[in-house]
Amino acid sequence: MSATKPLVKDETDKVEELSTKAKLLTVAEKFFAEKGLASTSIRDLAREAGVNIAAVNYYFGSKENLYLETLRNTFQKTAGSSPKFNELLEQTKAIRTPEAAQQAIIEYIHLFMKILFTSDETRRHARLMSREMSDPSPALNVIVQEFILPKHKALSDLIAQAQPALANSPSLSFYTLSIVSQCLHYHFALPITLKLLNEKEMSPELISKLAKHISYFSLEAIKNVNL
Amino acid sequence: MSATKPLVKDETDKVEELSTKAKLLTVAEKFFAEKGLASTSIRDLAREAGVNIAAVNYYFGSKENLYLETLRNTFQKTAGSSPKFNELLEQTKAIRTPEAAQQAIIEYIHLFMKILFTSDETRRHARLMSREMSDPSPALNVIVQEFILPKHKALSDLIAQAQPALANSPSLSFYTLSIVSQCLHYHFALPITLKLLNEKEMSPELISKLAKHISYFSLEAIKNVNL
DNA sequence: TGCTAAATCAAACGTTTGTTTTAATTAATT
DNA sequence: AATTAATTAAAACAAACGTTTGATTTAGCA
Repeated sequence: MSATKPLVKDETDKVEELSTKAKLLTVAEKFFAEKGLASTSIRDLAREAGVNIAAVNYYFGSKENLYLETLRNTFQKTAGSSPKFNELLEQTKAIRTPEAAQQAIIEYIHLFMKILFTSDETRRHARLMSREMSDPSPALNVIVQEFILPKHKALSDLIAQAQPALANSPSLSFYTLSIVSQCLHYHFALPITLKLLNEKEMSPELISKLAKHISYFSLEAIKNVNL
Repeated sequence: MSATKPLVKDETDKVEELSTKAKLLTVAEKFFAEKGLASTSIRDLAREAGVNIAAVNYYFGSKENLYLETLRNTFQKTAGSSPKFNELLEQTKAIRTPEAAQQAIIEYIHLFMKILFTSDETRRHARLMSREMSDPSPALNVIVQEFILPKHKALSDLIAQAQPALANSPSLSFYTLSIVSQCLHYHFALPITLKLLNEKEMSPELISKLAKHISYFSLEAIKNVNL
């Protein structure tokens, strides 16, 4: 009745040529990210996608299931994309000196911030995730296991290499979260932080400035650790 | 037709003795915090509060207006409560040495973390705010101006006293946000961070441990600043 | 007590919601 | 070309939604 039939093919910008299922997933990603699950109606989705209302239940069984499949689809899409990030994670394994690890952390933070704010797609992706954090759905477990945990582990490795005293320390995750939280906060609380900083948008210059601050702040904190 | 009539009196635990309007505000705070505006129905509110469905429109004009009044009410309630926090903010003005300022920052962080997680009321309060951040309503501006800005300013003053090089620096807000973000992240992303830390709840011990880490991490970062 | 305005109530309003049904159409298979 | 399966389309479904109505009760005041 649903699932595991065609799978969404390569997404072009020509929305008209996508399959009905792919159209729905594309539009659903946008709507769910912007307005959330409860505030998005199937009729809105169908109208925007240019498909019949019944298509949602035909292909996905229910609105809730469409939401879950949208999350799955979005996350595995982003896992495949952002090649620079995957590169960086690969390079982590080859790092030998604390200085190189520090440099990698700086790049990690800058890349993370750019991903969070630069492209529409990654911004939607992050927005879907922050909604999951507020109102967890059954998909959250999968997301944590497959998506967040690996990256948390990667950054933790970098930190442990930059500050060997933290390797095998139970406090290591605290340090990782301290860095990640600073980046994510500007995404979660974007309207407020912009007001506090007297800025009106997340310009590339502001992103760089923030990334540099977070890097400096965090690397200084790591120099003398508290175990 | 609405507003500015009785005002919510002292909230006792005896819900039966509250006025209809106060009952609605009390229940609305709980529901809006837990499920959000869109997923909360007027019928649920009325049933839980033990009042008639028409009471919402009678006293507040609309569901949206009830939401706005709930936010207003909740925030000004919390402004009056948490006396320790207000005390701390008062003491800030009397601080003279960087060492005393550092100590005050440690207390600020610990108090902030306790407020975020300890009592049900402040937890709801924080939850309402994080929902506002994701989906801003007309109330967000008021909240920022009246609640967030003063506290942001207070912590900024503390930081500037702990590290005089940051006084009058345009980077000061970055440092303030770095501290606040670490605290708030554990609230925004609670389910995920608990998983990452292999904890199953925010126990008082864990709160203390996290507060100490954030304090140490941040004070180390402030020692050598990047202007 | 009698009167008036505020407060509460049950009931129904017209929409919108997610979902289902049934028929028409397209694509695939023999 | 004929038949079957997959897809799309229009329409209707019951349930839930926010809101309104009009009658009834309660409370304050003359």
